[in-house]
Amino acid sequence: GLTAQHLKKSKLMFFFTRYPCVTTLKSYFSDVQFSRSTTSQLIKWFSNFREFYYMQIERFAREAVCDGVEETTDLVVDRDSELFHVLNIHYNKSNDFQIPQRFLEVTTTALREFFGIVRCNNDLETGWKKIIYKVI
DNA sequence: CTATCCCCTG
DNA sequence: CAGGGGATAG
Repeated sequence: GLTAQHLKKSKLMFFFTRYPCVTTLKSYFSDVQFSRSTTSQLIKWFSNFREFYYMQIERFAREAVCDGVEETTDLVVDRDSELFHVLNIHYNKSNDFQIPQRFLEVTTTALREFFGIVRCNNDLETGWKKIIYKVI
């Protein structure tokens, strides 16, 4: 079965891939004997990771709109960002890992994507989030 | 019918 | 996070 160590490892893996395929998971967790159960559990973990991830990004995007941010390019997620802090606590609690720069770039892209749609009030159409998920 | 994803709950 | 429903792709 999967242990707490595997969960921790999964969270760090999330910094590199938001949508890992089964093949990637199996190669990354070579010490795990995969079964239908463990596989779906890992898939579920990443699904939950994404939900928290996008939920936080959406929250900050809405705050930016309320704060009257004009230029989309003014939105940048760096290591000093509040958004980064929230995500780091969630996926890297012990803070013993250096989050890859690529993750910051991806998150910045996602934040701008959410911002653009929310600002134009296009967030009423059903499935508007899926458009963003495809970008990332 | 199986695998995945999203969405909502607890 | 885990469960479960609804939707979708192969």
